[in-house]
Amino acid sequence: MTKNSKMILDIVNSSHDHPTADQIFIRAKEQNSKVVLATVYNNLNSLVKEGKIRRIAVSGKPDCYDNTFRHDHTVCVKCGALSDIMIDDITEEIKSKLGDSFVSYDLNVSYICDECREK
Amino acid sequence: MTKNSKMILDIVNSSHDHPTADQIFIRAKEQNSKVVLATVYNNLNSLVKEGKIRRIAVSGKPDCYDNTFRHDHTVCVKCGALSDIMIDDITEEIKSKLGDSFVSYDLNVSYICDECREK
DNA sequence: CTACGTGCAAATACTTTGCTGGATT
DNA sequence: AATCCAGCAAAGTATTTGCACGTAG
Repeated sequence: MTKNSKMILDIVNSSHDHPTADQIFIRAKEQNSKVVLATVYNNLNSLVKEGKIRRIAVSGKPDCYDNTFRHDHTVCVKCGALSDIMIDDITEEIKSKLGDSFVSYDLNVSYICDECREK
Repeated sequence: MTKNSKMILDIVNSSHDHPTADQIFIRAKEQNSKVVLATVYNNLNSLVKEGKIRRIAVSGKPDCYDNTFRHDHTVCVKCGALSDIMIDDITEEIKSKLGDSFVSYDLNVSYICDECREK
């Protein structure tokens, strides 16, 4: 585990706002003026592959990164804001359909956030 | 509803392989030699906005499009293959947490498909 | 005759890759 | 000395946008 890799893992784990690669890059530069965006991408890819962080795909936005604590996400259909939500774990139900080949699941809920709803 | 828009909707609804914009473009050209990729993208965006089709975001792959029949998806973590799966509808549970602002949800299950598992 | 969809080309956004040099073991 | 990571620049892929024209209401 290299210095950059550890730094990026820490940034993801200590950020609660689902940062994109670019935002992680900016935060990394505050700590290490030399890191470059490609390195951030490379490390994020490794960390995802190792299962140390989670990648969230939202169409129309760059990928976001998150810790691996079990939880789900909401996406506002108007402004794209991403938040956490906790829905009961459905791993067992999925496993009963898929068997051992199951790896994980992602649940993204579309909704209209409070700010957008006011309008 | 224009001719292109109708054609693209038909392609999505009659395809059961979750085509990307590019694949839809190729199929569209088989029917209408003049359509252009940007028009396909524009129409897909409109159709998604109108709720007539569904967009599936999978990180590392281009967005895929699907009909709006309620079902969920599996993604092979090795080869990226996308398939359908039917998990019990959890709309009610989500609504009980989110209330009326709920719009829809997407459930993507990561697993290892049979072909990749052999290796 | 007005509005809107389309073709086209170019621009933008996001992400990956190849190469080289340096750090770490 | 060998390996692997990082910096850098460039390429690659996906998607959007601006403009001008044509068609349909």
